[in-house]
Amino acid sequence: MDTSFKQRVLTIVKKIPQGQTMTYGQVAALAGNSKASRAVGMILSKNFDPAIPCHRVVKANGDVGGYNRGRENKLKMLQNEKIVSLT
DNA sequence: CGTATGACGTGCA
DNA sequence: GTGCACGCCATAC
Repeated sequence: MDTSFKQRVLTIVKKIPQGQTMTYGQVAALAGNSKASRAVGMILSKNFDPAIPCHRVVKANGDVGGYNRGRENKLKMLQNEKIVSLT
C-alpha cells in the first residue's frame, strides 16, 4: 500500500455517495491538489478496483469523462443510480 | 533527473 | 456553444 496521491484519490472516490458525482478537480482538491485533475484521471484509469465507484467522477463541465470499462458502461451506471432514485 | 503520457481545467476567439 | 491552446500534476521508464 502506498500512501501516495493515488491512494488518497482512491479513498475519496470510494467515499462518493451513490447518486452523487464529483469532478476530477474536486477529488484532486480533496486529495490535496486542486490542480491534479489530470493525475486523478490517470490514477483512476490505472485502477481497476470494483470497490471504487470511479464512474461517479465526472469532468468539471459535466461531461462523463471516461471509464476503464467503457464510457457506455459508465453512462449506464450513472443512469442506473443517479437517474433512478426510486427505491 | 528528464521525457512521455493521460479518464482534466481554464481562458480566449 | 464550439474549437483550440496552454498549464498543471502524478506515474512509469
